[in-house]
Amino acid sequence: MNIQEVIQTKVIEAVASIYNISLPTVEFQPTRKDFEGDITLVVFPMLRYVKGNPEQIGIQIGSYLERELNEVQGFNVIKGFLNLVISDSYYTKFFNSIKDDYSYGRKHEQESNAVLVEYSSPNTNKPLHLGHIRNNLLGYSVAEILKANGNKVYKTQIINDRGIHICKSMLAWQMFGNGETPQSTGLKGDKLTGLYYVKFDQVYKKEVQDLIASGMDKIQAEREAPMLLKAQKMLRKWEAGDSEVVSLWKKMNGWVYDGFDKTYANLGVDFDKLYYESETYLLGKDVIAEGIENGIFYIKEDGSVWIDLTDEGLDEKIVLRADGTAVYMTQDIGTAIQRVKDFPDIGGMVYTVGNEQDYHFKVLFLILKKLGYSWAEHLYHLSYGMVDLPEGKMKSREGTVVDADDLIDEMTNTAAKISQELGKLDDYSEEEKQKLYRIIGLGALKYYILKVDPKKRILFNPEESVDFQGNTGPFIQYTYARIQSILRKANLSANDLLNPLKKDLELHAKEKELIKLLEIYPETVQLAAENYSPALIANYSYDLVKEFNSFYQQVSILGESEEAIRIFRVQLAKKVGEVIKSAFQLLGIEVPVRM
RNA sequence: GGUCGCGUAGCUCAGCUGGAUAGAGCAUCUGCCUUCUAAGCAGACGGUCACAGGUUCGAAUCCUGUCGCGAUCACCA
Repeated sequence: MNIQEVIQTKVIEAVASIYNISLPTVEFQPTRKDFEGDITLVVFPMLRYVKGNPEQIGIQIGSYLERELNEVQGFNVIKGFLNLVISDSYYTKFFNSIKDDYSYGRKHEQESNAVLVEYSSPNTNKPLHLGHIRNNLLGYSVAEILKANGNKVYKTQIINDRGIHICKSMLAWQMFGNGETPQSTGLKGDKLTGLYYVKFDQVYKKEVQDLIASGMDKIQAEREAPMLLKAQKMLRKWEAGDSEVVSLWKKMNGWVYDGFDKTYANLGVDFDKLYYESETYLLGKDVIAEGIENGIFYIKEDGSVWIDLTDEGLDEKIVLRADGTAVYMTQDIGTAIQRVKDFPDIGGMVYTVGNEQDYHFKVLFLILKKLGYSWAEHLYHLSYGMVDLPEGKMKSREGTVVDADDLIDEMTNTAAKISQELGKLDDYSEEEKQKLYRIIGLGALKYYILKVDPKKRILFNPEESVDFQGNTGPFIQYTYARIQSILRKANLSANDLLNPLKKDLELHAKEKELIKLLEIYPETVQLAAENYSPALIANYSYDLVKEFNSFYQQVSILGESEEAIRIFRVQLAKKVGEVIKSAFQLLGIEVPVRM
């Protein structure tokens, strides 16, 4: 039971004994810095039950609490706010109870609550770009946060390895290449394939222009350009299982997978299970048939199958074409069901997909609910906004995308440049330095992207993102590194670190603030899990670090203070470091022992 | 046009289920490195929370409308 719950029960008891009224709930908030106190009870909401002057009610409850609870040392009432001063001994006791808990903030895994998190899900015709980075970081982080909150998590992606887009790259490679391979060119496989995708588009556009110049209207030209017709023909061959096309497809996809693997490894993300669209795109049709029998879907005159969602404020949506082939929705229905077959303990799923598909997922979730699946109640579309560049939108075909690998390199280089200017690492080996630059560069990138609310679009300013001052990843990493330095210098014995601190220690205001922040870490993790929000964790880390830095600057840790106080401060710093590390682990960000 | 999302300091963003005088960072300015790592700290400056109504003891937060930006409204994925 935390202090708030203790006080809550007492307040209810107080109101019962003074006014003979039973209160359902009590509202608290942290006391604002400008008033004296630690926890504030807001009296106003109680006025619905207890009639009277809020100030007087506050005073009466305050006196009751001060009398009845050791933890409440004093109080003051300002307007309708009852500010309670909590005793130092409560905080020291609390700190003792958490300081040796290395899994502080994490709940034990409960098998019954498995969640599947899908993220990344790239097309196999071009390299990953900045948009994928946001997707990957969000998905991975949410998976980690759910784990910390006690869920068993399966990370997955569906690889879109099939369709006209991959045929375009294949065709261009066949027509304009000279049998280039990643080995022969030294290019990453996904980069090489992407080059041909761009090549296709250039040639195609030229053809369309020529057709328009020769008098064809634009729409027809776009539909009948020879390159597109060839790509479509190739797709039909693929679907028919043509051995030559299939083996080219396997070869080029293989290159792309090798390239993706490197990018994923660089980003530090991974997956428990992969789904390939080429293996799942036929799923879902049998469910449609079932749904027709149950009256959930209906057949139009032309034979296509639809669902009517007008009652829910949406419109009608097709789920199967007249020729019996699947559409996007059919596949997604099918794969959702397949996943639950593969992992029977799944109770919910998270789809990390851009917000341009908000409507699609609204419809998908509704259909799955109508089909009667219990897990359909716990589906969440982790929707995120686009990543814009200052010059405007990114367009993959126009080559203005920020490539994922390039960006990681650039961040690493900037980290190296800044670190070298500071010159703190001169005794490190070159290998150690390189490792550290990556940790810092990636930390900057990840933190920059994760700290903003997913649903907002990000204006990605490369220059600003590599600024390591202020509310940034490196700032927090730096604080962690400094704490490690203190621990090295403190050189405390195992006993010193394990011994509980003296209960009658008088706390410095900064120490109290730090303990208060540590106290809310578990709630923050839970809140982040419930809201699928890495941003909450990021902002918490920043608050904690700011508070620590302020403490660090104003209070001497290793100085010539009394032994008990010194040991306590080192213990406190150690715990702050552990929580920073734990929070950053939820964001997928590494933390350096020195920088 | 219908639907959904966003609009908070010059810029980039916080602000949990409504609570006290709306918070950070960057930028600008002032202090602080013989002292545990100055990638830091302390402070100053900077706001009609897009606009207008409503709900109530109280609204950046909830409701309605208006404006602006974006997404979406394919038998594409």
